Amino acid sequence: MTHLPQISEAEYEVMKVLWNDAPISTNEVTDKLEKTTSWSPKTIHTLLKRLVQKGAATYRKEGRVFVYTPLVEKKEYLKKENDHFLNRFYNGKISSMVTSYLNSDHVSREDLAELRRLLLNGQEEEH
Amino acid sequence: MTHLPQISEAEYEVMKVLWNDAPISTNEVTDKLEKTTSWSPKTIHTLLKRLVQKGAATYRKEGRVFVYTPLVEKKEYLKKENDHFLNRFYNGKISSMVTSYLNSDHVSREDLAELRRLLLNGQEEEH
DNA sequence: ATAATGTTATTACAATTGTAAGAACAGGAG
DNA sequence: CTCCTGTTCTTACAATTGTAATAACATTAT
Repeated sequence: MTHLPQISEAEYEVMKVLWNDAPISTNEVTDKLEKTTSWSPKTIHTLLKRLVQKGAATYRKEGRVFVYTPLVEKKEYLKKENDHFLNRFYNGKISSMVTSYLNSDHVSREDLAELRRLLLNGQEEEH
Repeated sequence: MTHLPQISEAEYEVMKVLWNDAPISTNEVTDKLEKTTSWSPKTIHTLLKRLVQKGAATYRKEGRVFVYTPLVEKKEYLKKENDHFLNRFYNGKISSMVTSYLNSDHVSREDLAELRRLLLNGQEEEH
């Protein structure tokens, strides 16, 4: 919490499973991830272990198997990544970033509409 | 262009200088970067060389020194990073991403205002 | 021509990451 | 009680990255 660990891209996929379904056993984790990735169970074990080493997750013995729980909160970690991305590429300016997305990316019409709704609601709440 | 090279974080800082001031000599690059980073010139040389190896930049001999020019376009590279970030953390949904920023981050009032202006203008242009 | 100096090229080295294989161990089957 | 099998632990190994140091080469000053 004081200092969020560095979570790699592959590790993050594992964290997503933990955030969704913790406490969750090794095998359940590998089952879930084998549906969405092409990783060997061995690989997933390694990732789980590294996450524990880094302090991003913890486990307890439940009978004969391990059951994992995340230690860092998704929200907190996302904030960190958000900050990092924004500073790295857009000098911390959200409007620059959004402009970039609007220009370069094909934003779906619905997504754009939702974005607008979002911002207008925020505005109303403000006064 | 066909396949954008992978540019690391440190390398990206160098690219920013190239994008701004190319064609630019080794020494000018190091001068600029020594103002904003704590890197040794040697380190910067390594980064320049790696960028050339990766095909992200090129150089020509100009008298006795090298003069660098970027090969990948900033816009194109940003698009790549944008896509990647959005997919990695927000399933490709911009509105999710912006929500996350609005919730977790302290967006400055001005920045928020600018964001709104941006989106509303877009709307008007649409019909 | 030679030495000093500035530039570029080669080499280094540890940490992190992706991607596992193989070893060890513990609990259930026989 | 012993062996098989599933689970966890240890080890591996190459690519990328951050961070340079040292060697080689070329130009300029003496």
